[in-house]
Amino acid sequence: MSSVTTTLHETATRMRAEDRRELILEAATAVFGERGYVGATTDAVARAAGVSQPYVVRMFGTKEALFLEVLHRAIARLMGTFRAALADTTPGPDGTVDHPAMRIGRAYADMLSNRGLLLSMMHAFVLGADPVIGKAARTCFLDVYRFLRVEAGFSKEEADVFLAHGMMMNTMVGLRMADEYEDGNPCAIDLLEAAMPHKLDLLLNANAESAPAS
Amino acid sequence: MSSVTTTLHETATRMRAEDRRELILEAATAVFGERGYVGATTDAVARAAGVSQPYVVRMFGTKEALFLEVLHRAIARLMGTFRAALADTTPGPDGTVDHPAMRIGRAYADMLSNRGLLLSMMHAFVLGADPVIGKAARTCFLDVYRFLRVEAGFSKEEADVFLAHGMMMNTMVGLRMADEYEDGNPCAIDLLEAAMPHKLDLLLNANAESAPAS
DNA sequence: ATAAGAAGTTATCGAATGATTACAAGTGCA
DNA sequence: TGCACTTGTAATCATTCGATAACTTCTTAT
Repeated sequence: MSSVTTTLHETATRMRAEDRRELILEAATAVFGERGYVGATTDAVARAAGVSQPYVVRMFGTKEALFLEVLHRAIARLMGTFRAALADTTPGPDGTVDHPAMRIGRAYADMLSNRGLLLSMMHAFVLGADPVIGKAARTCFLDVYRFLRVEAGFSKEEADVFLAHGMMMNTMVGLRMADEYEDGNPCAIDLLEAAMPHKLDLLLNANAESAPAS
Repeated sequence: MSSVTTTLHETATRMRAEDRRELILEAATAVFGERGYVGATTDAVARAAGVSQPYVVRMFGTKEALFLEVLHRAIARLMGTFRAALADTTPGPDGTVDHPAMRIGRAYADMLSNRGLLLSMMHAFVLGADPVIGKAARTCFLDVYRFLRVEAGFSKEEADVFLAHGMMMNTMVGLRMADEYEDGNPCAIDLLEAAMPHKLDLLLNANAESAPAS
């Protein structure tokens, strides 16, 4: 409470650009997931990452390029998790190994707590009309489908059912339906029990994540 | 090509406010569906409806109020279609009446060509973090779930499967995946055949719809 | 006819936002 | 040391967009 205006040193602690890049992408994933591509501002991303707005823009060129990188990283992490689950053939407590579809499904459910990652994807999936983002989103979705069919050996129907329930769970996350669950809305409780069997804890934990400031 | 600047009478033909309201809501549904809540501008809605931008704002108060009305009308039409399908017990050519789930599923697929309607809903479904829109979106989704469970008599699992595939089809529409299909992308063809059995024609027809100008 | 109200527009404003420029401060190497 | 490079910021600009105000034109009831 000094009478002199202490000139705060508001410069972020110096860091290697590569590391700073990761920080910003992490922050951008959360902000894009919460507000969507158009609704998210480069300033909100910058503040969430603890740097200045022009730095974000200069590092990625444009907001669009930043979003595309967020999207591609999200898909890469998703598929990385899937591949790990597919390769993980350690037997369970009963000595048997789960079916690949089961392992990948559980891996997906484990990602539900990463709200930004899933919702950045979802926001891209409804922007098909955008010439750049739409094209990228289609490619990403098809990459996932190809993985399921070719690498994981899913049948057409298995892939359809898997993706459909994935979209359903993403929608529950995007709607913040867990809020209604926690408010005791009986219909919401019923819905979430139906949509996310045995995965409710993960969805509820997602609510505990910090939301970026406006 | 006259040398004099012919002062065009750019005033929209006069209409009862109630009718104009319908026109604007119809246009807004298409624009919000294509660009999302934040990305859509009141000016784009106005031009799509053939009126001036201030008229749109004054008629609905705010852009947010306009979007909420678009959302509620979309849900109302959806449920109206469902109720009609549920009540329609006219036997098919083989003399039998389809199961309610089958009738409602077909009714939903028939709505796929109304891209704006479905995508306005989808955009709302990923805005759960918005205090106003998020709350409204959750309520709308729960209304549909309640309809399926209570009125249509779906079990928990039936409702889950129905909604999951609905979200999947909506995602295909939002991604404009039919574009890839028409480009002959074999993976996209495979995916769409899996996701929309016997409904591909409807999705492809949706592509023929006119897109609102920028 | 004409006043009153309904339907719609033009003009404009303030705030928000992505981007650019110029500058400052830290880091490492000869 | 000093010089080049990297990391970062402050200041600012041009657009865009939702909203408001003031005005015009059409319709209709008396």
